[in-house]
Amino acid sequence: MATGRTHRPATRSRGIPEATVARLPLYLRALTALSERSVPTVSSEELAAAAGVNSAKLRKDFSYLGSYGTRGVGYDVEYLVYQISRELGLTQDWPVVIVGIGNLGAALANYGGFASRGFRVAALIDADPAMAGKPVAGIAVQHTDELEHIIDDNGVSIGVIATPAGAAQQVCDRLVAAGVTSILNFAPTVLTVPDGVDVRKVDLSIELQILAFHEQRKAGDEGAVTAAAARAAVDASASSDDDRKGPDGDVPAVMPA
Amino acid sequence: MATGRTHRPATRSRGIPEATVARLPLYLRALTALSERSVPTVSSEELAAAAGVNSAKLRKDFSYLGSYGTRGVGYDVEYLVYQISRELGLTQDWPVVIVGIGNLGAALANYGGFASRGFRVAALIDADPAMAGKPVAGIAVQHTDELEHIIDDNGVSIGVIATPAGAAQQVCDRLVAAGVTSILNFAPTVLTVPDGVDVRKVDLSIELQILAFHEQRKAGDEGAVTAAAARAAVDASASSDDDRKGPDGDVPAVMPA
DNA sequence: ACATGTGAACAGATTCACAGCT
DNA sequence: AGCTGTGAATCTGTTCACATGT
Repeated sequence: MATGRTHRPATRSRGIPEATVARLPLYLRALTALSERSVPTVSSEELAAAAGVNSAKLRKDFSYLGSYGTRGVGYDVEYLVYQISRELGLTQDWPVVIVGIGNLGAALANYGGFASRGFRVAALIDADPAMAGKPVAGIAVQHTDELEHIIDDNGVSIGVIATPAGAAQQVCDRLVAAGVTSILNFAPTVLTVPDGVDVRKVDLSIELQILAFHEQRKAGDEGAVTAAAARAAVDASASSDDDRKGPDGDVPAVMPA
Repeated sequence: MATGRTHRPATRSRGIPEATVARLPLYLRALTALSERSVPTVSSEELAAAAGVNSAKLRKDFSYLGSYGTRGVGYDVEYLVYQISRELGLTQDWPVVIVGIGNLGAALANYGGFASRGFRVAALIDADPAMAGKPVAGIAVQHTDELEHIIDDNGVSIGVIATPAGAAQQVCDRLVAAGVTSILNFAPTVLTVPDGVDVRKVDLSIELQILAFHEQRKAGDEGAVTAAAARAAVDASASSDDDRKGPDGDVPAVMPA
């Protein structure tokens, strides 16, 4: 599909690599913490440690944004917070709607990380008429019938889908038709959207499955591990290999022989 | 680099690329859906479409697992479900604990995608004494004091952290000390863990920030701008959001001394 | 005839290592 | 002296295109 229009997977305009974009929020979080502690400057080494990446990567990432550091000194925390915020588009207000106010939707509505970063929950929407009017996180839930209306009134361009899988595509279609161009999908389904609409997905069980994969590998190894791991190993008995570790993916070059 | 070629990876190939591992759950989900519809075989093309990837990538991914397809025909759905499940370690039972039973913890406890994939919620743990004994998703919440005990008794090696950021590292330390070797972290903090412990993290606001980044680009980009995007763009124009640091640049105003 | 499986080419991301500025 | 910023080298992942096998 999508013949004709320029293939634009995301990393075009100013050419900031996608991998870098994905780390900017991480840096921003670390910087915000430093800012709250009134730390005036940081070196790439310190900031990298706080963000859980290595310093070369961090410097390279920042180099795509511009030259915001001072050689021999480091980075000015406040200044960098501003630059990254601006780059991410967080200096403006983003009204978002959350569709599907079950456990997860409610958790998202209550999540403090949104409000503190320029995201404003414009509305909570649920298909259950019994939910309508009920306050969640201080906001009255509205019925799905109002969806188009809400999006239009609030100029919403970002939607969050927290419905059951079966309803997700339908909700997605309505969001898109109403003008939403970015969707964060928590439902375990592949959403089909027209060109120009961005979808990111978070699948909770996928993350666990990836952990299980690595966990399984660990099991084959020596017995100096903990009792719990040893117990788990009884069932696994499959492979033997090193493992990769590390917060966030460091990459020890391990090659099987 | 080791020896030149290592074809013939027999049954259990080592060194499955991380990117491939991350997609296996996706294939598994698509295959499970096909299986439920009693579809006997799929081509790489069909399965790739269902999983939202391209077929070359899928075939390459599967090639790391072994030769499970039939040329000229495709893949046997049931067989592939089994092979991927086994590779991911989902043919065994994984007891997990969820720590921090707030909105998110409760959502996770209720999440059906776990149970259906070999994950069993062994316990829900919260620091609030008032929560103790309260049933969530049919399981009585237990107090943090019991943590070590629970992990030991159930042979838990995977822990899920859904606590506030401030408590996460402490909980993490206790989990690790008690024998947990894989952690799924929902708290917006970088966790420090010893070697051999795997951490994956899910930060809800990070995903939104990445969407905002791309959304911001769309607004300036014109083309097929939707009504909503246009509206958002109006908002954005308050501060000129388009400047570049590139050639001959503008120079940002704020520079501290 | 047809779809898999895979070398080879390509693209993207990470790390190295050091030049260049403060 | 110290730390940033960045080309170059390396590593990882993706796509191409076709030989291979049923």
